[in-house]
Amino acid sequence: MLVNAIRQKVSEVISKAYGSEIEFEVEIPPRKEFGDLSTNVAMKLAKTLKKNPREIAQEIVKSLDEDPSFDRIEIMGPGFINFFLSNELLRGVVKTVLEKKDEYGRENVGNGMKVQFEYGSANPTGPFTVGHGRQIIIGDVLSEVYKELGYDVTREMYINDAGKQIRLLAQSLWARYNQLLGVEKEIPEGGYRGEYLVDIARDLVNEIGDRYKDLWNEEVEEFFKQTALNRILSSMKDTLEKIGSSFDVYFSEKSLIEDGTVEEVLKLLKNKDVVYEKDGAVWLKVSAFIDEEDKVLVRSDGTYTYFMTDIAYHYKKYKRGFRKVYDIWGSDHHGHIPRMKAAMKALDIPDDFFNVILHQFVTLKRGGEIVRMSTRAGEFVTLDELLDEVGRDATRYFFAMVDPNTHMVFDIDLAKAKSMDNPVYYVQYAHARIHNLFSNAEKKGVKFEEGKHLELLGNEEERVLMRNLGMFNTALKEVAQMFAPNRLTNYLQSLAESFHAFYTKHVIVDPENPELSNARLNLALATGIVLRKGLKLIGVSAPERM
RNA sequence: GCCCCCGUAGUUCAACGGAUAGAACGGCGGAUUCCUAAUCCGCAGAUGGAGGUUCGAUUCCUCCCGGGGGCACCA
Repeated sequence: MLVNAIRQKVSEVISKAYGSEIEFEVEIPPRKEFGDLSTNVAMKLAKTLKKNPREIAQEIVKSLDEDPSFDRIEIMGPGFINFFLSNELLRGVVKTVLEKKDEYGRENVGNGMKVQFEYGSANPTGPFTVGHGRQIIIGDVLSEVYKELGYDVTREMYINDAGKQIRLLAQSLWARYNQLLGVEKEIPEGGYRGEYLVDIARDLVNEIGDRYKDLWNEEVEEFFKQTALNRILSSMKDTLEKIGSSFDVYFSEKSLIEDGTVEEVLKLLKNKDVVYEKDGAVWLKVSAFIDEEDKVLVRSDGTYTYFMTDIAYHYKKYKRGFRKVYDIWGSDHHGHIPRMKAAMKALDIPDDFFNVILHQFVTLKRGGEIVRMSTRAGEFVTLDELLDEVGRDATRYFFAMVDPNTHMVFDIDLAKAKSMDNPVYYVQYAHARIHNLFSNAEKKGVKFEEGKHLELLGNEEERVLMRNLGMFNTALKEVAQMFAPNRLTNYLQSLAESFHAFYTKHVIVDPENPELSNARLNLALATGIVLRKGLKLIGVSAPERM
């Protein structure tokens, strides 16, 4: 709210003085001598106006000097305008937080726009990996933040339950089943070698005995497909529960084939004359739209490629009324983006509808060794195992705090051994301390009245804390704009830091000073509200005791 | 070979083109008769290399080096 206020005041001045609008930053300066907030607007204007930035700054400051929101405004360096906020303005932040409570930080920038985040989408051919975990957390945080910002958000997971890999899965399971019954069967080329299929096979032996021993036909294939899918999907849902994620929609790829969407879209593309047949397959003229090679939609054996069903899926999303969709993909799917865009163009779907947020891989380290992850090779650490070892809160926070575009290294030994030093505890501890202050106040007979005596707040630590409380909404907007959940953890970290500083330096509950105590408890309460809200957006608990 | 991403303290990460590049862990040294020391304070320690654009570059451009990923009738 502080940034909004300053931005507005400055914008008014420059539009009046220069009749121009310009993008500029309002941010926390690197040193406290530079004030509570500062802007680079004069330097930005200097370029377009071809004037000395310090001169421009002078003029802007002149117009704002009388404003009671500021104790003073200074110009520093090449033309930074540094604002020293009045206590009055800062106390207003506390008041607002206390009034709005859980709704503090909300702002309607989305105007109810219907958007979708699709993430966590996985082949149901094995358990979620640690990499999926990263994607799920990124998607969760972005979804929650977009909701706060007034978007109508749907969280959706696409289940790739069609296609060749499901058949391979069935064959792999069948091989494991037979191996347990003493029949030597090889896992097919490119099949799934993970231990989890042995577990499923073992259950199967108990349930159906040797009914399908050394027997393979269409019916058996269907049985093994269904069994494998059901079992794996249900354990994936267990993992989602464990990590604390739930989706609004689980969308089946197979359903697109069964309900005729794929055929409909194929016909549509044919009518638009952007497909052709070659070598017995049906191709999309990708090259007509972008500088890429044409791609197969229908294989010569009549089955659909992933590309085909994905086009149908996104066509359906469009028909479902989403104005924008954001697909969160691992960077290995990067090559899929241009041709999907081409397909959207071919279907006359607006350019800004289909958006992809890429995230880089997670490299695992265990015992100082890099662990390669591959579902097919069966060489991986599952998300489930990670959650058991590290815990939900730390896992979520850890993934949220790294920029999606960073190739992150997850050292399992380190995460386990040092779980007490995980940054999530730093934030949670601040929350627990706040809760404790109130039971302490009660114990010492210090009465608390909400919103009273705020005028007593104003020392350095209190001012920094109040200023930071006022930055919450700015942080949320950064998360949304940059698709960067780590902007939120960065914010919470600095908020917790300013609270710990305040707590360490000042006695908050002091029976000798009931009015000052009351004021400080109000500040603590407001801090607790924002911490709890921020942690909730990440899906991390805000403990009252640690 | 072509395309995308990344190289920041010993390690794991920050820094929407801004001011003296911030943390945490690890190392060294301090703080508790007082609300939770899962905290606080101090010391040492970094932008892979070479050019360029800019008032200003970790950030943008070019080249080089190193790592990851992609170039299927796989998903």
